[in-house]
Amino acid sequence: MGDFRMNERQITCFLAVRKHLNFSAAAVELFITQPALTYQIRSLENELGVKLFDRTTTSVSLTEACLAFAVQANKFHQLLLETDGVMRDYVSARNRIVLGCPRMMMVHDKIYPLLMSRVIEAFPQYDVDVRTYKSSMKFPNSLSGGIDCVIGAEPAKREEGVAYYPLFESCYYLVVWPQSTLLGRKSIAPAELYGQTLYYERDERFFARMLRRMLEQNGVTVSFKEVATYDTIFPNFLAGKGFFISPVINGAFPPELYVPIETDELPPPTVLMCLKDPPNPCVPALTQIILQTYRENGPNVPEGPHAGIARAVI
Amino acid sequence: MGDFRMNERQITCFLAVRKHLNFSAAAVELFITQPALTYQIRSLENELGVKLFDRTTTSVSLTEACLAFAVQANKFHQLLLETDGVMRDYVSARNRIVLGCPRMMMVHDKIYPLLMSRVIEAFPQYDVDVRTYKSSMKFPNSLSGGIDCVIGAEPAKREEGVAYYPLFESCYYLVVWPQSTLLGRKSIAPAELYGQTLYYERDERFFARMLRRMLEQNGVTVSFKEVATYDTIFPNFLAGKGFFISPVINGAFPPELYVPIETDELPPPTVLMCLKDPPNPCVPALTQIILQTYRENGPNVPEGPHAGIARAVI
DNA sequence: TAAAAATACTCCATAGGTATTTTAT
DNA sequence: ATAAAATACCTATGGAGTATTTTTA
Repeated sequence: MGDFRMNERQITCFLAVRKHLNFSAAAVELFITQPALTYQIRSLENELGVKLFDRTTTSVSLTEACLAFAVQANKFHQLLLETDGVMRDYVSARNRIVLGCPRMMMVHDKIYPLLMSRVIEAFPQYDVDVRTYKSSMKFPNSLSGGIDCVIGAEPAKREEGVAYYPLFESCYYLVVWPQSTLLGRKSIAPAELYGQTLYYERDERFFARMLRRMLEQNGVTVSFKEVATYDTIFPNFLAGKGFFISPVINGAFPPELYVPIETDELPPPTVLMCLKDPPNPCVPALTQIILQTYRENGPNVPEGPHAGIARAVI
Repeated sequence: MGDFRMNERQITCFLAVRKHLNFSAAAVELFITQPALTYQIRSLENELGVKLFDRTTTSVSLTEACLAFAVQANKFHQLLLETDGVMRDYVSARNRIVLGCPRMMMVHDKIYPLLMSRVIEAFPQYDVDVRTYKSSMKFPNSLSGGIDCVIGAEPAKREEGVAYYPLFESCYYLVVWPQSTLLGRKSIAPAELYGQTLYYERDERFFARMLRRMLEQNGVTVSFKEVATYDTIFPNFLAGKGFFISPVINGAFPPELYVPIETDELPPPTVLMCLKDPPNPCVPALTQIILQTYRENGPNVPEGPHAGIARAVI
């Protein structure tokens, strides 16, 4: 039997479909695929026991029940926002700073340990925790749940009440192998990738999908392969059997191996996001430290003796 | 990063812990284990970014944040109830009857096809759908989500607004193999099970756990083994390597193989549950059909030509 | 020392992905 | 023919389980 009812995921999906009256368009907004969205709406309909949308394969329209449910869905949404607000007061009461960052940054970006050591040094009386996320998880509101600052790709739509500070531009980088003839090139045209294999780490699935769509639009067929970590296919890489892709020059490979792909559009830039009216009084100072550190170093600093790694929140 | 926030499962767990101030006791009420409950509370705390309970290994106390969150949790709970009420009107608008029953009944109880054919016959203009559930899923409010009638074990606490009609008493039955010396016995003492292997189907995990606890209290050590379906271990069964257990004499085995275990307490009786004020006008008639069918046959009727099987709701 | 929460791990069900099919315009 | 939803199937992760360890009163 249906387990629990009306979760945030279902509500978000419902509101998106209601807005677009089009599953595919709503799925794009939500950064999920159309079958996944269909699944969520179907499960919501089953749990409620009513049909919410009358849909043929070419059109979507609201049912009567949909109108009634929309009222409840909005109340639900409001309640979540209200709860965020209420709980925020208690979050700030703790001596704790929570940062959010892409998992890849923590693993590969050389600025990470430097950043951590500076933050820890600046707030000796605070616990500094880090929550990492996959690039594909655009869906949740990252600034809810007591996170003070988030580093990540700029969302398509900026939210009210959130401050955005640019950190660096991203790019579709191809990582070439040391003996490759592409080594030393200033840039690479999409057509040159025809028939190649492009590897990407699981956490960067979303980034890979953006590139894939881009290449498809240019009519370039490539084979994308997901790996758990880069190490997994190092042998293939060194044997010239494929390339890596990356949105940033990070510490996973020597910088000279990263070659930009000539694309019409760039991936969204990486920004620092925090609430304009944060409950935690540390946030302004924290923001300055992060901006300063990026200004001085860019995303990729030389390896140094920065041992201070903050605990990760499970 | 934490995915979605504040789902019904977490709220239910939170309210139970708040009530008992004791994880183990709350877990018993929720029909889950203590580690599972710890997991839910922890995940809720992480998503909110605050500690909700100050706990040592021997005591649990509320934090300030807990008090604030309880208000929100109750609002959430209210909203779910309200939504059930609102959506119920639209459920009844459809020409559809939805029954809930334990999965085991659908698979093994011989009354099932008879019941279905009678319901389908009585409401030719309606779609009749069935939702099955595992016996372990006591947790959700079964009558939410547009289910008109539910057949299942009577809950420890009756709910306001729900009508309960007894169908039959349950019992801890031991199913013995045809050559067993226990065959033909009127009943079996718990002590006689010492050292034996008892098999149960996955869907009846909850029932098995009740029996297990009961036997442990009597100081009888037995080995419980879960199987996907009875068929899986038919060879072992026939070879005398173990017994089955069942809360009801059903069609999985010849009736003469079922022998009651002498226990202090019986498992909860099976009842028919429906809303006292149901939105679906069919419910009173439906109730009568089900009660009548059980009155005439008990849970286990001889096999007959009842081919009418309702579609199961996925 | 006993009772209760936390941890380690295993495993299944859910939810999301890709590829494909169906259907209405 | 085309565009969009549904379906099939695969995989990964969350959440529940058992067994065990830690902690504190």
